[in-house]
Amino acid sequence: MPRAGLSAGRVVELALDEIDAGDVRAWDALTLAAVAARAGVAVPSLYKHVRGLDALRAAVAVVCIDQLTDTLEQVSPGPGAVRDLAVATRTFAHALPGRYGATQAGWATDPNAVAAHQAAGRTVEVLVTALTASGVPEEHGIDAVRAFRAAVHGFVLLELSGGFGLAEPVDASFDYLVERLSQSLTR
Amino acid sequence: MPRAGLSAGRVVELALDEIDAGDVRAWDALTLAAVAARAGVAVPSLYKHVRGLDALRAAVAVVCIDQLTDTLEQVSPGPGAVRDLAVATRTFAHALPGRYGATQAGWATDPNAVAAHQAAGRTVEVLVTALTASGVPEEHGIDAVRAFRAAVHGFVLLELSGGFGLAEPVDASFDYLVERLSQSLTR
DNA sequence: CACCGTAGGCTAATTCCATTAGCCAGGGGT
DNA sequence: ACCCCTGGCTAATGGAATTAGCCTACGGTG
Repeated sequence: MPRAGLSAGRVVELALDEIDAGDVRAWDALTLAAVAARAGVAVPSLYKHVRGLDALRAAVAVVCIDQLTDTLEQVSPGPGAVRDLAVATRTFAHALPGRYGATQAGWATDPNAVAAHQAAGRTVEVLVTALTASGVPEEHGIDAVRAFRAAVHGFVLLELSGGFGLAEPVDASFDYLVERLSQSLTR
Repeated sequence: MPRAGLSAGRVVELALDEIDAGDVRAWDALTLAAVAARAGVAVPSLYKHVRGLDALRAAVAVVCIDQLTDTLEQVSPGPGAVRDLAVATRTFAHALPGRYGATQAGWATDPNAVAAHQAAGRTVEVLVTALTASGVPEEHGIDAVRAFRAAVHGFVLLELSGGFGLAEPVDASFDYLVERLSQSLTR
């Protein structure tokens, strides 16, 4: 039997391919069986590289969170930064819905996902920096980040999971939200 | 073997008990095995009352969505309605996190969940009515509902799933968000 | 170049869940 | 008193995760 040449990193890559091939729900639907199939390997073989499904999830989440953070970090500070950050987030979610799902989902309460928590912490730092550099009062930094994440994440989630049943244009609604959010936060 | 005296409705009730016993994730973790255990019955017996797990989920979701809608319907219109609606939603989510999860989760894209969609439609109607009766310009009714749901749902979700890692008081952040949301929508 | 030990595959077995098929009896209606 | 349907059951199938234990490819060493 020729070796497949796997490695911990390669398994994570394959898992990323897998969730990239699906929609937001791909994250929850991620399965070792699917990853093993992509690797051309039997399922138990994966355990030589990864502790199990939860650990793989955590590793994948870290990659996705970092990628989103990097994207947000590119946004230049200034008056329009709130809008730009929101648009960047939504664009990321549209382009890579599976990865977006990974950035926000239930890993948060998983005890063994310390690295994911840290990665998410960096996201918050980047947002705090970007927002305070763009007119959000210092003393409301955390409140503003929470409001920003809640609003944008809530919108994107509802949008991607089909929660907006109506035919009304979604882009306009997003503009509406972001416009008000931007003005509210920068007062 | 004495009969257990089940019925479609009773099974749904037991499923509700089950998700009430857990946190937000209880909705996703809902299992026929758990419901059967509560009923004191073998798993396949449930199929005499329910088509399967998806159908049970849909039925449970309808109950939860209706309950939330009823709660929102109680809020009296007026200047503080946006805040009251937001607080009512969050209170519901805190009191019954499992049910709250049911009101928002992935049933939205499930094809056989027509009833759940309709129930969600009523929620939107109630919100549109409440918001427009409380100072939100008619022409932005849908936009405002979407913004409201996105912000509140996003906040509650992040809160319940542990997304707010920091020790900063969450209640204050919610006030911050709702205050701004209220002013933005009614301006 | 042969050898050898380990890392990286594999199969087998266990457990848990959903679902389907088909059996059997409780008990209400005639 | 009888019948039959409804609502239980057991058995079997199939997908997933995980663990145990085997076996070999292959890189480093004598």
